[in-house]
Amino acid sequence: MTHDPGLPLVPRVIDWFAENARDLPWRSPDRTAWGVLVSEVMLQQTPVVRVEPAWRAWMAAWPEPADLAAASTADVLRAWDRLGYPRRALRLQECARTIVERHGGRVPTEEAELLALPGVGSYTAAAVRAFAYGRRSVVLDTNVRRVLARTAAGAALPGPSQTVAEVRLAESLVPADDATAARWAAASMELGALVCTARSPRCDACPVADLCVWRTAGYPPDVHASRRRTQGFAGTDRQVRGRVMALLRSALEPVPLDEVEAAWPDRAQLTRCVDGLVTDGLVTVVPHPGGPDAGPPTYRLPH
DNA sequence: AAACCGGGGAG
DNA sequence: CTCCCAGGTTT
Repeated sequence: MTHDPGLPLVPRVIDWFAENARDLPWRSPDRTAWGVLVSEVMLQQTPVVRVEPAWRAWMAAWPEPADLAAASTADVLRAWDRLGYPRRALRLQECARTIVERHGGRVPTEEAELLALPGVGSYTAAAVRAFAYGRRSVVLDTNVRRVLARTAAGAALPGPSQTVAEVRLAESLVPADDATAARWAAASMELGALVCTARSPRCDACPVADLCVWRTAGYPPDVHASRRRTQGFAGTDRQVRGRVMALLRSALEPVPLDEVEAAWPDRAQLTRCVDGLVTDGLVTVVPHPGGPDAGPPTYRLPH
């Protein structure tokens, strides 16, 4: 390691980041605030490797908020492809429309303005301020939570939900000036993504291994392990919704009811899920041309 | 605080 | 097979 053992945690991680940052398109010098916002929404629960190609295609199609605001929702949902949680795509388009109507087509800079946008929560608002505008903010995502849990709190993993104490700890570490704070935000996230990983951390490559409380304590096990439960996916409504959306994304014409029903064996569950998709605005029902009594409807993505 | 919301790849 | 991923919204 080339780090200075005398340096505290924050500058060491920042120095490490200068040498080890991934070359991601939303970090390019010619990135826009809109591009950063799009990346942050896509990265909500979707890994970087799957976001990158979708982000490139998305930004080529809709380089500014006004472009996305004017797009067909069906095109938007197809471009979202299989990133998962397609309500995020809807919110991102609503977000673009809000930016056009309320902010003249420019991504706002104030935290309260960002938080008021659809699909933007505390993490995304802080991330946009830091990465798009270089402003000081407390960026606390799953990576930073894990880095702080280990290095400072001595825990194997952070708890299931974010606590006030964690936010305070994170706040206490953020450098005072804008540029360094923004660098720390990116650096701490990157350390969590590349070195201080959840499954098998690469402590041999960690610039702060010698001052990590978790490591010094001999890697005590995760105290939340017994309470942690996996979400499960097979057979859930989420899987059924995904099936239906995949079917409609690939369809060039509205899909007849019987073909939608063929996508899942449990009729009651399928009906519930399709109704939910309609309620969410992800699916549109096209009544039978002769009226509801003349025959079954067809289904398509919203225009 | 807990539930809900996708999908894929690593281990 | 389980776990995890640059979370947000709703109840």
